[in-house]
Amino acid sequence: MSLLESGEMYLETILVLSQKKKAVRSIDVAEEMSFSKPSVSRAMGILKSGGYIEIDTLGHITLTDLGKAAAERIYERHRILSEILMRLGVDEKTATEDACKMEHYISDTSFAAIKEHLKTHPVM
Amino acid sequence: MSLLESGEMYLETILVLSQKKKAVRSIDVAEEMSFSKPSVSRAMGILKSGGYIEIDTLGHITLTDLGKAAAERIYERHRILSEILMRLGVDEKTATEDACKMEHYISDTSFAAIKEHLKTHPVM
DNA sequence: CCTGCTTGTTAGCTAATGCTAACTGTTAAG
DNA sequence: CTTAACAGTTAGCATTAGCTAACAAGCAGG
Repeated sequence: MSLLESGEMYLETILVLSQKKKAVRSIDVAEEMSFSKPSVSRAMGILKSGGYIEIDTLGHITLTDLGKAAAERIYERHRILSEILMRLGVDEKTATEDACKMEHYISDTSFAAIKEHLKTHPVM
Repeated sequence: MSLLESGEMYLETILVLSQKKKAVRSIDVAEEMSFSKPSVSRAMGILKSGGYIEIDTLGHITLTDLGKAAAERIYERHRILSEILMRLGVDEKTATEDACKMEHYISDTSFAAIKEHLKTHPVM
């Protein structure tokens, strides 16, 4: 199963929530993303069968190594993309929203180029 | 009707083809995008009913003012985004592919910031 | 005039991904 | 013990947007 935008968003949300809370449940994801419980329930089933997450008997969701790698990959894109947009003068809200969409579509090549630029040009 | 990614792609393709050919037909769009004839046929119906294109009795497709504005807006995004990626060292093929996706999702605000940066920094 | 190519359309399938309504199961309160 | 709240699941709907199969309409060749 290859991840589409929605799958990546769910994984990224689980990662971010797990940094803020002891345990992450479906309901937490639903609230965070403003999605319905059934939508999240189905998505968790798909992510689980794809080997991206595990869900224990208490409903606590944990990222597998595979899921964690995917989530961190997207989350890094999110941070770098919003940072470069903000450096260009874009307000934080807009930069975050745009990064949230673009993070799923930018190639490894382009992302690496942007990341390298940020590293070699601490201030643009 | 608000345009989604697919609608924007069709309009952009019609614009680009109309710069290369005397007349643009559905079949030309289908070949250019590697989509089936029925897919393009339905899309043209939707764009027509949305007031983005007109189709004459010969099947020749023309952009309305509304459609032309939308197509040029996206096409400009395409050019600017691929240009900035190439300036960062990304190869043309990858830059074009990435621009092709991101052009639909970037906000006016972020796009304006990137465009301004390119203008004020002729060489990065 | 028939045949066949080209173009376009109609009908209907599929997949992804959101939703609501309604059910289940567990836990907590009175 | 009964009731209510909370969490999760099941069933089924809608939309977007791709597809194939099959049909229709116009023009060109023999």
